[in-house]
Amino acid sequence: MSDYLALSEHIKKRIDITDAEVTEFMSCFKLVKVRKRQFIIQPGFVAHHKNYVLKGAFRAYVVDDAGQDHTIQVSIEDWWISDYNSYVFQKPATMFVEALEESVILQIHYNDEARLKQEYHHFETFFRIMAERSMAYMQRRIITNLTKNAEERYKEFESQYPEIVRRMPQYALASYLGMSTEYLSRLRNKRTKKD
Amino acid sequence: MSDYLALSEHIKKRIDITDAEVTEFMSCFKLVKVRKRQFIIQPGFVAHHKNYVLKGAFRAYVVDDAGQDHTIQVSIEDWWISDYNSYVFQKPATMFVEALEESVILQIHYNDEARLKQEYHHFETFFRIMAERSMAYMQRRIITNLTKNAEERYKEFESQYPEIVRRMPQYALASYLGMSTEYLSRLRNKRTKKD
DNA sequence: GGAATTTCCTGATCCAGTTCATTGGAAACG
DNA sequence: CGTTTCCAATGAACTGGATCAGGAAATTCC
Repeated sequence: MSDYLALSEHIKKRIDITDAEVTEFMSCFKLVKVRKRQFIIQPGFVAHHKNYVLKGAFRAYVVDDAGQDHTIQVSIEDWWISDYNSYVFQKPATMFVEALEESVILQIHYNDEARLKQEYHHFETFFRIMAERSMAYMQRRIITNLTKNAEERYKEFESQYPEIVRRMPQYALASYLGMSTEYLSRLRNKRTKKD
Repeated sequence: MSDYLALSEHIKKRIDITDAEVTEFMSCFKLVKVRKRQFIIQPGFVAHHKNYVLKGAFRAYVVDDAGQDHTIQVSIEDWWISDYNSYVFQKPATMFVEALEESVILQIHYNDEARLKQEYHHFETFFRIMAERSMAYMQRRIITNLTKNAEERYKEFESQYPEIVRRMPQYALASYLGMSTEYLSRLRNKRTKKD
C-alpha cells in the first residue's frame, strides 16, 4: 500500500475527492516491475494501459521508414506515459515505450478508467485536467520545435528538466530534441569548454 | 437560432445528451462576426474564450525573436480555435489568432465552460473528449515534424486536408508546415510540372 | 577480471532547406 | 481610375545540422 502513496498524493493534489473515492481509484491500479530495456508498449499492439511511473524512467518513440528513432515523450517518477493515440482510440500502437532503467509502474486498464469516468464526475474531471495539460504541454513543444534551433532547444530543455537530462542516455535525448547524437555531443562539449 | 445548428449537431454527434442540456449548452455561446485580418486573440491578453468556427477560416501563430511567424493551428468550419495554453491556465496569450477570411464564430467564455463542466457530468465528458482528441492530434503533428522532411509534410497535409490547403494563403501554410514560403512554392511547382 | 557490447567523441564531407534579391500579378483602396 | 500593398515564383549563394567513418570510454555480462 505504501507503494501507492505517490499516486494517491498525485490525484489529491489535482482534485478534491473523498477518501472512498481515493480508495476506489487506487484499487484500479496494478503494480508492475519493468526491467531495463523492456518494452511496455509495442507497435501493432493496442495500448490497453495508461502508466504512472513510481520509480525509474521511460521513453516513447517511433521508428521511421529509414530506421531512425524519434523520441516523442520521456517520463520519470510522478509522470504518466503511454502511446496516447493508441490508448485513447484503442487502436494499434505506432510507438515503442521502453524502460531506460529498472522501473516500477502503476497501470490502469482502459476499461477501468472508462468506468471511473462514467461513474464518478470527479474522475471525469481529473482525466479531463490531465488531458488539457498534456495538450498544453504538446503545444508548447510544437512551438519550441518550430521556433528554436538545435542549440536553443537543448539549452531550454536542460534548464527546464535538468534531472531528465542527467538521467537519459544521450541518444534518447538527441532523438527527443530532434537532432543527431553527434550534433548534441558537439553542443554539450562546446558549452563545457566555455565554463 | 438556425445559426447555432452546426454547433448543436457537433455536440450531439460526440455525446449523448438531453434536449434540455443542448439548450443549456447553446445558451452559453455568443455569436461574433470577425473581419478578415482581425485578431480575436493577441499576445499579452488572456484568452477568455474558446471559439467554434461557424463560417470562415483562422490561424493561430506565434512570432519568434527574429520576427518570423510560425503557425500553430488552423481552423475552418466546424473546428475550434484558441490559444489553449492561455485559455486552460488563464494566463496571457503568446499567440495571435487571426481571421484569414470574413468569418463568424461562436464563443464560449472560460467561466461558462467551467460552470458547465462542474454542474453537468455530460459536459465534463464532452470537454474531456475534445481535449483528448486535440492531444492525439498534436502528438501526430509532433511525430510528423520529427520524422518527415519538408516535401513529405506538404504531401501528407495536402492529401489529408485538401480544402484547408486550397483556402489558406501560401505563407500561412508554409509557416504551419515549418518551411519557408520559397521552398513551399518550389515544392508545389515541382509537382504541377510533372502532372 | 576481461571480453563484448553500448555509448560517446571528433573530424571531414555533404545537402535540404534558408536567405537575399528581383520580378510580375492580383487584390485592396482612395 | 491609378496607386499601393500584398503575395507567389524563381535564381544564386549560403549554412545548420546530417552523415559517414574512426576510435575512445564506459557498461554489461559471464
